[in-house]
Amino acid sequence: MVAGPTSTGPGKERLRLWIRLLRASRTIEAELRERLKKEFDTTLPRFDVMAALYRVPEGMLMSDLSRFLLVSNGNVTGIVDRLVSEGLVTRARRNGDRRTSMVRLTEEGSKAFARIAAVHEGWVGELLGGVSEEEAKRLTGMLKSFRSNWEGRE
Amino acid sequence: MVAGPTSTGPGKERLRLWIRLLRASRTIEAELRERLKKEFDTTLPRFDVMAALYRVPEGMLMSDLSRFLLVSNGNVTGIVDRLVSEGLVTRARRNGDRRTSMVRLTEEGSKAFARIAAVHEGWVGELLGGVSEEEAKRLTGMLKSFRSNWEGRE
DNA sequence: GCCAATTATTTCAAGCTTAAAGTTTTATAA
DNA sequence: TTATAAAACTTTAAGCTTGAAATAATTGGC
Repeated sequence: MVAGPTSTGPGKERLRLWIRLLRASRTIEAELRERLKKEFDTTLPRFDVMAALYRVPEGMLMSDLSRFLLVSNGNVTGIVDRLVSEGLVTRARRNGDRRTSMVRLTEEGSKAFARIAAVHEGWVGELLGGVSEEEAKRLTGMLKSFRSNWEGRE
Repeated sequence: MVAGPTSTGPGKERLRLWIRLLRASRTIEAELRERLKKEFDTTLPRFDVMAALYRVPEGMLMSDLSRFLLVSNGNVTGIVDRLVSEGLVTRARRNGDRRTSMVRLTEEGSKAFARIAAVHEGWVGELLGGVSEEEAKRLTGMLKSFRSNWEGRE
């Protein structure tokens, strides 16, 4: 996915765009992952899960997390397992439906996330420093529009 | 990385942009991965390595591959191992420097890649269908410019 | 109530990924 | 020379990721 187009033709510009998009996100992602590890001894997937939970104090179901984060169910199970063993989140069985469990940040988890998120936002600002806030808004809009065009089919 | 900003302020738009960028590439990547598996029984990392090699008939060193694909050395070792065992690439020890080995697509690998790449380009065209070729060009330019601003430091 | 289908989640096997440590070969320089 | 460092690569351990199979609980039709 990271190599160049192998042909010319109508889809060429879109293929170029896709390759750029992928290289950009991989490069930034790698940098953020490394910093999270070095500065906070955590990982991107753990950060993602905590970020998702931080917005929703009442908690989320495993399947909500999975859908929201765009990763598989089994994947979330493992990450939450590790976060639980680190005391950062809890899994609470529900009376209503005993198949499900509500996942919540603990007090400690919430504090830890807030601390990391503040620094993280600064990193993103730095790494995307070449884009003005104005440009960022435009780019965001374009990404939003193309996404809605096909996502969530079937 | 996939949740929303947790604060307002100067970096807010860049954070939004980063989240959009990441969600877009993850969504497309997931779709492509699934199709590669279903239609060609292969994986994205294998496809990436083959795409890199396809451009360079004389072959690449392991370290070239690693740098080009933005992944670690050890990672490439594993993927190339599997491609070798499938008969799609070869590792040729070099006389000049016996630490290195030249990795090349086999005849079979080259044919297989060409076949997959043609379909793959169509998929990308479809998935990015909401972006006109003109827009694609503009977006690509913007992504290129921000990338050059910080990548390749130290 | 009972059984089949559905839903929520976990488990599993295979593969991907990284960082760090180890191996082999080449280059440097006293 | 001949140690010493540097370079290219592999190995390893831990964790991430998926898709598929397994488990457990709920729902719906009869």
